[in-house]
Amino acid sequence: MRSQLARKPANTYHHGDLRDALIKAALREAEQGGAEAISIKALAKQLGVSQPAPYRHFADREALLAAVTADAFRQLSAILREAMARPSKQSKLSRLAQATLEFGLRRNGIYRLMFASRTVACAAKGSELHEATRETFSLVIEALEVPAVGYLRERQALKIWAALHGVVMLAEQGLFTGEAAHTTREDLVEDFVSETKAALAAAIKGERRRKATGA
Amino acid sequence: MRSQLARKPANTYHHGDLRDALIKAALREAEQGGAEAISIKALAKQLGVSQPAPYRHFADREALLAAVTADAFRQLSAILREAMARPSKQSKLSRLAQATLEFGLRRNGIYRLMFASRTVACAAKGSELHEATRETFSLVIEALEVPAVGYLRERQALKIWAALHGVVMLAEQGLFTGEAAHTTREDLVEDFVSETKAALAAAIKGERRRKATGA
DNA sequence: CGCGAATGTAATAGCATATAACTTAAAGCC
DNA sequence: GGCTTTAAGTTATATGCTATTACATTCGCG
Repeated sequence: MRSQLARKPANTYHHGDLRDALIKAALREAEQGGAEAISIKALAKQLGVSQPAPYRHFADREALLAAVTADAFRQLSAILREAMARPSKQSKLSRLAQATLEFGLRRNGIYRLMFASRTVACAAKGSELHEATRETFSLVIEALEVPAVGYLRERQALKIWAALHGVVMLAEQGLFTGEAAHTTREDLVEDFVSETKAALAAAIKGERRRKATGA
Repeated sequence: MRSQLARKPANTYHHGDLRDALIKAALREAEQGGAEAISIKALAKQLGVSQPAPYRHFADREALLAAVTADAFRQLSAILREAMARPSKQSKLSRLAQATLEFGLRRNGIYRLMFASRTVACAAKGSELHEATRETFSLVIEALEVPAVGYLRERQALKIWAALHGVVMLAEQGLFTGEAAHTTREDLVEDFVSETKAALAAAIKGERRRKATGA
């Protein structure tokens, strides 16, 4: 088991850990150019193996993309977890939101792989990728910092998660650079965070009242 | 000038309106599979011309994609305009929002071309595509149905626009089909619409008060 | 009518995905 | 330890796409 990013030494026959090396290298390629920047042929060359070698580990390009995307989701989960754990004056939700925004902008190629491609939609229910996406989303729910209150929590999580991705998308489109430049992406995200908190608070209050007065 | 979708008759040399035919055909291809489904070679074959013929009208694939995307934005603009003009009990903003959602889901391949690719981000400032995107966004501002109130209007437009795209994205990822199935996409969109209206109303009220009391 | 510009074609180079048939070495078994 | 099985890698090749070059045809305009 050799280093993941390592090129295969010239005299050896087996790479040692080609599967993982492919994923890591692909992730690096996708950082800038997204899925389109991932070329099996180029990766093979980079890692010092023949072009068909990757097909021993992935049925086709789609399969590689799925594995790469799953890895990306796990990375995002780790980043979000770290952001939420970090001591701060800000709320967990705010930290998660800003971290997501930063990830979406700084690593936009990977971000598009994760949220703007068909790969996730095509992932089967029990697949590695599907699990990875659901785990990331569960962190959003966790960040709300409220106990289970019916389906309300999930709804708010969906809302803030959707809003965040919308902001990343528009930012990448350049919609914040025109006449709207005075509104920063961070401001918008913070707006959404506040609204989510307000909605949650209101809902919980309503819930309590309902319990106190009614049955 | 012949029909846009027409195949070139076998005996003729010139197609007649290849540029437009290419865009329309590409749009049809992209409807399902997004940008990846657009193949210059396949389009040429479909329209009965040689493979290099399209290059007379588009410098490269990117240029074709840009033209197709611009056309798609104009189509969306027309759809939104129509939705806003339609008499209804719902507000303009609500109709625009639901129409956007429907477009994003029903014609998802095209939608991804418009909002989830690098094409728009790479569009030069005066380009056809850039103009088309800005015009679409101006409809969002219009849908708010408030007079100019500083930058507030644009901010709210950005927010609802971002939120909408986030909902489409998550819906396409299948996030509404798991435990969150009881929250429909339409509900979420309506939530965002209400919040936008509330925020606008509050802001305008604040604005008035500021004018009345202060200078 | 004739000429130039626009548009289309044939031929070809280059790159990417993917498969088939063959080779090497690692792992397991008695 | 030698034998076999299998995982992992190689060479050769088919197919499909983008893009360019050089050549052919037609349109439109003076």
